[in-house]
Amino acid sequence: MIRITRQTDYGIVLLTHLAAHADRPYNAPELASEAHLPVPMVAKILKLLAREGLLDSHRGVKGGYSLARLPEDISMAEIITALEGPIALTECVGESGLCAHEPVCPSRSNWHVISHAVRRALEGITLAEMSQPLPAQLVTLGGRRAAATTDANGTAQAAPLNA
Amino acid sequence: MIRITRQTDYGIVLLTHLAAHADRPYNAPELASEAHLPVPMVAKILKLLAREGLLDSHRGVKGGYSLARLPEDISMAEIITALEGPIALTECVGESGLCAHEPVCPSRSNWHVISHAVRRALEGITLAEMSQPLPAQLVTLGGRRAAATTDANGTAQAAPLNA
DNA sequence: GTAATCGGTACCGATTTGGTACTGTTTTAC
DNA sequence: GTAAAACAGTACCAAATCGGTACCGATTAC
Repeated sequence: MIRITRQTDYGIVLLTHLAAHADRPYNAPELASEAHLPVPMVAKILKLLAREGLLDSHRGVKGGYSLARLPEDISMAEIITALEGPIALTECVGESGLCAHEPVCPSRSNWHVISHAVRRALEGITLAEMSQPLPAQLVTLGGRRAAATTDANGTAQAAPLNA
Repeated sequence: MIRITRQTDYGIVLLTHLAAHADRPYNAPELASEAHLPVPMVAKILKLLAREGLLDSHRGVKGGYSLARLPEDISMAEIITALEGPIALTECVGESGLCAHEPVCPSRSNWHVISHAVRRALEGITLAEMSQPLPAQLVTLGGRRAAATTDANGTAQAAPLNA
């Protein structure tokens, strides 16, 4: 599946929300409520993003988080790297000498090509693009679900999305 | 890390090996030995690849495996899809209605853009390219494949989106 | 008919992931 | 200057996933 972790998934949703409402500041509970995600998880992720420099944090009573840069200047690659570490599809792509098969593995070097291609693809998508409604023609699989429920208010639904 | 599983990693190594020695057939123990991978794991992966149609299998005493198609006609995307299922970075990209947040999630639809970008990048790399020693200049950070070699293959480029 | 090889499935331990809790530290408000 | 609100750090746990193994049946060469 080429998975990213749910943490990263959440993180991108949160950043997208922040980008779409850049005018106001957010603290963790507010963001969790509006994104319909569990509060502790949101807090955890926001801390990480702040430490990685993608968010500015402000302590104290009226504290909260805000984007450290313009959404146009934050790429998916950056976000994923911040939340999951360097973008590499396999373990042997990182440093050298870690893989016991290295002297033998015929395709080791070529993994760089793949990882690099993926990284490039992710660098080409900015947070600003993610927070826009939709490029329209790219949503190939039918635009189902236009009018959703009316309970778009707060009260942290959260609903763990296993199912 | 945007991880693929080790199983997929092994699978690609095995396919690469087969592509580089397409003249002769291989059975599981032979391949395991030459690739320096555990035999049971190799057997398991080869079974999977055969069922998915990437390998032809031959039972019986002199049985074994061989590539079902030419290495030039097998893309990384196909291999990864065979071993891990559809290429999608998150759970909500697949079918509809799976994600409880779907009516609310602001970036759900845009996930398609990301997954699609990654898929395109992987479709642009063939098994034949992986089994070549190394195009040398591709290892660096330059955009992949300036001209040279078997250019103009029909498939996609990396980073197809804007940017 | 026998041996070699693939095919399928079930199983287990270890790791990772998702999620929670608790204890600071900083800043605003009164 | 004290209290409350919010971020910061870390430790912890349960569940899912992953890597790996074992077993038995089906098929084919000789």
